Parts: sequence; C-alpha cells; structure tokens
Amino acid sequence: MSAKSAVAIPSPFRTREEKAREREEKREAVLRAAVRMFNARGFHATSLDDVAASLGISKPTIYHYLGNKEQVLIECVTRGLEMLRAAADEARAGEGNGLARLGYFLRRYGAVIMDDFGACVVRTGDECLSAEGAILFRSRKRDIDLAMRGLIADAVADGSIAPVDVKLAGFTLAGALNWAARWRDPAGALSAEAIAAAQVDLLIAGLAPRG
Amino acid sequence: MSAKSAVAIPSPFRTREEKAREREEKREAVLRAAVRMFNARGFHATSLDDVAASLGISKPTIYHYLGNKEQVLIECVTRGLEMLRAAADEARAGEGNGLARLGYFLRRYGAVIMDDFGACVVRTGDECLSAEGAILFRSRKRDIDLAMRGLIADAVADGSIAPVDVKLAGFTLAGALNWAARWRDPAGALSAEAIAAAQVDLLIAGLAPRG
DNA sequence: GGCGCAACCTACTCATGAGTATAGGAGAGA
DNA sequence: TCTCTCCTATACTCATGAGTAGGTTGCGCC
Repeated sequence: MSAKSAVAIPSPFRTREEKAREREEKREAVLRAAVRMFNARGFHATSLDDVAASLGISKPTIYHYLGNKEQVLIECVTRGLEMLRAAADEARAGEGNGLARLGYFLRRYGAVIMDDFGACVVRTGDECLSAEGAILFRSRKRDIDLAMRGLIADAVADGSIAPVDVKLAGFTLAGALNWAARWRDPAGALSAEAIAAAQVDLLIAGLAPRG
Repeated sequence: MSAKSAVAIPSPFRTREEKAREREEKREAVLRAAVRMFNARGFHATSLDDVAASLGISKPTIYHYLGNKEQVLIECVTRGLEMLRAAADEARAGEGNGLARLGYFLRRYGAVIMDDFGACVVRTGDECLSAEGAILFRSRKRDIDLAMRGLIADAVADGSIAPVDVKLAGFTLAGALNWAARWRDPAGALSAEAIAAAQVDLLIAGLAPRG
C-alpha cells in the first residue's frame, strides 16, 4: 500500500497514517495506565502526576492527549459501558429462547466487569464526576439496566425462566456479577469467562437442591 | 438511681453520668452525619468541614471527639461490620437446617447493608485507609466472608442446598446483596428487610422455572 | 532557509482540605 | 474568688494535586 513494500528497512520517517496511529496508541496507553490506577487506588486518590510517572512522561502530556482528569475517567467508563452495550446488542440479536439469550448476556457481562474498563464502571461513583458527567454516566448505565431488564422480561414471557420481579432480578443479578470486579484476582487461575460462567450457572439454578 | 426521682424539674445541672452520655450522643451524631456524607459523596470527596457544617459545629469539635478523618471512617465501618458479625453469630446459633440458618443470615445481611453503616462497609475501598487501617479492615471483612462460607458449607453438608462451590457462592451472594447499598432508595416504598427477603428468595430459587 | 505545527517538558499558580495553635467561656470544686 | 478541666470557635499552617504558561525540539512543507 506504500513504498515500504520490497526491501523494507524500517524507516524512522513516519507517514501521516503512522503518526495518527501512534498518537492513538499513546492515548490508549494513557487510558490503560489511568484505569489501572483508578481501579487500584480510587479516582480521587490517584493523581495525574502518578499516572504520568508510571508511563515515564509528565502531566502536561496527559493534558495534551486528554483534556482533563474527568475526561480521562469518562473515556475509561465509556469504554466499559460500550462493551456492556455490545454484549446486550449481541444477546438481543442472538438465537435461542429467552433464557439462552439472557444467559449469554450475563456471561459476557460478567467477563466485561472483570476487565479493567468494565471494573471502572462499577468502581466509579457518580460523585467522581461533574454534574453533567454524572447525568451522562447515569443515563448510560440506565441503558444497560434496561437492556438487562428487557432480556429478563423476554425470558419470563416465553416461560424459559420463572416469573420473577424484573427490576429486582436485574439489580440482584447485576450486583452478583459486579462484585467480582472487587474480589477477583487477575493473577488467579480461572479466567474471567470461567468465573462468569460459574456464577451464571449458580444464579440460574439457585441454591436450592436440584431435582 | 439519683436525686431526680420525685418532683423532677429538668435540671440544667448535669451529673457525671449525664455528661458522659451527652458526650457519647454527640460522638454518635458526628458519626451519623459523617457516614451519610461518606455514602453520598464518597470519603475523599467529603471534607470534615462539610460534616461539621451539617451539624452546625466547627471542624476542631470533630477532632475533639474523634481523632482524625480516618478514625471517623474506621468507626463507621466498624459499626457496620459489627452488625454483620452479630447477624452471623445469631444465624450460627439459630435453629433449623443449614438452609434455614443461611437464609436467616442472608436476610439480615441484606438489611444491614442497606443501613447507613452497613452501606459504608461496601462503599469504602481499602484505598481510603492507611496501611494499618486497611489490614484491619480487610481482616474484619474476611471474618464475615468466612462466616458466610461456613454457613454455606453447613447447608451443603446437610443437603439442604445443592453442592455448590462454597467460595464462589459466597462472593456471588454477597455481591448480589451488597449492590443494594448502591441502588436502593431509602425513601422508596419497600423496607430494607422486604427487599432483602425478596432477593434471598430469588437467590435460593434461582431463575430457572420452578417445578 | 524559514514557517508552522505537534509533542513534550520545566516550573509555575492556585484552591482545597487535613490538621493545629491558641484563646475564651462555663461548670465544679477548693 | 481562683483555678482546673472540658468544650468549642477563630484563624492559622502546610501539603497535595489540578490545571496552565511558556519554552524547546524536531519534523514536514513552502
């Protein structure tokens, strides 16, 4: 696609696209470093100086790539929320009865929540954001909640799960999975997917002895 | 027990015990005001000046009753943890099979978590505390976790619940109930106990259609 | 060569909030 | 009356951390 095809000595001269890609990579790296720290120490307890230092750069560089501290956080939670929304869309478009689609969503939801950006959604309270930011954040979270409720309602409607209170079930299921963002050890033996699957099995079957 | 028995005109002169009780009441009021604000805005985002202002007093008065900001938080979470421990103790000492005792614990656990001090336990991350404080906090929470696991293991052992993975079930149940600290509206129609009971019923029965 | 621009840094400003020094008033006892 | 001990407030200090000003370097383009 360019002159670097045949005897390509890696050139230190960047094309326009390479530059743009590099910029995007750096932005990405800042976000990743920030979300790790936010999750580990909390938003307020993390200074942008610390984030910068962990990347070997200085604070103004962060401001160069992302407007301000809140912007950094908003980008992080937006990533997480997008993944959750994608999971909901896929589940809704999926095959199978209501329970199958709900189960698919819950497994994906759980796995996302154990990702850095997903965990950030859970760990970030409205109080971290400005008034406008909090409104946006709440509304995005509400979309996920409503998607969850929709899937539950569908499953109730087609009889593939018991006729539960949709709202209460939504919060209870979300909470059970959300909490994994707190206790799961990324260095542990089980993958996020495996844990989520086990949790979902438990939530579907319940504690009661199986027939 | 004193001279205030018969024709008691309420005296403005305090006895030694009354003084002590008043001091305790004031301490209590500070704690209650603080925990509300911590829950609403987060620990780091709450200043002791704000807490003091909400009581119509000044910051040094808070320092007079409680050593420093961390001490205030520690007292708050300790209250919550004590309530949870009491619930575990009662459940363990209770009658009935394993499921009955586990169910009792979970209902109490859920109700405590929706209380101001209980919610504080959930909303407080280790990052808010000093190194020593965090160690103490973690170990107290671990006690609760272990109590929960013990009750689950007992119920598995006597066959009153299915043979679940004890650790995973413990975290999943705790998460489902903990999350209520975030979404429940204290002004809502349902009591904390009613919500907890409904959640526990759901967790025991599971989503699967009932036979 | 000179201009413009992107990227990055050093070195600030400035607000906030934890914690303290200090003083003053009020009841209790000598 | 004098003093001691609580209780409480005013008015600080001081560290931290968000955000900014302004300079420097190096590349691409006329």
